[in-house]
Amino acid sequence: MHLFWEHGYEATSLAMLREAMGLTPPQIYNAFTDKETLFRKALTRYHQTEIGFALEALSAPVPTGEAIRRLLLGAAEAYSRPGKPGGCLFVSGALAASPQAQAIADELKANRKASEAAIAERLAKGRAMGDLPEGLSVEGFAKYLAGVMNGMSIQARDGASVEELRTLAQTALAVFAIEGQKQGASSKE
Amino acid sequence: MHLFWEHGYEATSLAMLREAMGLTPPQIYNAFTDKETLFRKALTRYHQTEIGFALEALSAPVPTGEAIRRLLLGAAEAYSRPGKPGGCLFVSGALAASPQAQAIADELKANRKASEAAIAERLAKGRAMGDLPEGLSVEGFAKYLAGVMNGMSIQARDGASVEELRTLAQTALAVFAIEGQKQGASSKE
DNA sequence: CAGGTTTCGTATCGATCACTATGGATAAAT
DNA sequence: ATTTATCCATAGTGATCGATACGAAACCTG
Repeated sequence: MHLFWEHGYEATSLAMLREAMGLTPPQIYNAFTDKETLFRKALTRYHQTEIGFALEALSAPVPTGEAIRRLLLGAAEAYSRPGKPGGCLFVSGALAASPQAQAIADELKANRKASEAAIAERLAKGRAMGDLPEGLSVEGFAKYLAGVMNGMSIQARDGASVEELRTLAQTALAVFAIEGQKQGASSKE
Repeated sequence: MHLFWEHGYEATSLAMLREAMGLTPPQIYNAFTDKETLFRKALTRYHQTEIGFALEALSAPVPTGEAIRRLLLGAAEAYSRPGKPGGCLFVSGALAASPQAQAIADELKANRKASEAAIAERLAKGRAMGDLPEGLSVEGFAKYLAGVMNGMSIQARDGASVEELRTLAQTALAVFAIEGQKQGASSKE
């Protein structure tokens, strides 16, 4: 998982995986069928071990503002854990791919879309409960938040510290606080 | 350039480049020395033809708020041009790479850092001129803006339309407008 | 202890990678 | 017109990719 996370799907060779896992090639293929299946297993493990913060943040019984605060600050921490590759596997795994690896790229894209959809769902709940500022559209703000998280992932990959990511997250969150202060003001120019 | 932009450095094979350019392998190597040099030429061309908006936005004789507005809205348009790969080559070219392509990945990372530094420079000018809200730090806000642009690049790659990217950009810009409204309020929680 | 079976690591598979040597065709020069 | 020289596409280089065939060792059964 760390290798895929660090180098991406295609750039991670079986030789690297073999050495990291201490297995011989037939053992790998017996256990994981092929490279693509192995990557999907790593993706599942990534879900379970690295990004629980997102589901927790979005499902916690807290106001919407607190939920997205936990989401972004959780991302700041998760994307810069010591000893782990920076950023998010969904982004680093296969942002660009050869035609042969299109299926993997599409799968990661679907994961990113699902993350955005999960945010949108939480925002819609907030809208229904009345604690989403009027000036923010559910879809638009979800895309903004997902975009900020993706951006944080790249900043993390470029070496941003957890403090820098937290500052970035808090700057991004200011939009929420601000739109709440304004009454019905236009969010567009 | 389009191939590198779409598939990234490593996933773009010489066979693809050969077919796209209509050249034979020796012609390619006569003209560009090797794949790495060819990529650098494409990178230079990308600078010249695709992201002029950024330099224009940052060097225009306009208030800081207008400069970053042009920057983000220019990115929204540049990252979703019809007939072009979505997003930014700096991000898509080699976010993750094999050890052999580390030099290319580092070069693109340097480009991203340079973009952030250029934003920071413009913000510092704004601070000096007094039209950067007090609540925003030059470094922190530059990292936020660069992060948002990187995030927009990924959203564009995932198929976001120019309108969606513009909305995202305007949401991000709200931070600037808001921090300007507040007097000396803390930007952190 | 012998036989049959299963497991497992080495050595290698064809395909493709970035890259280049060579032979043939064309142009230039005498 | 004939020789010389220059270009340039085809064909192939070693290396590495993901994936596997085969021989040896181990193990359970009789």
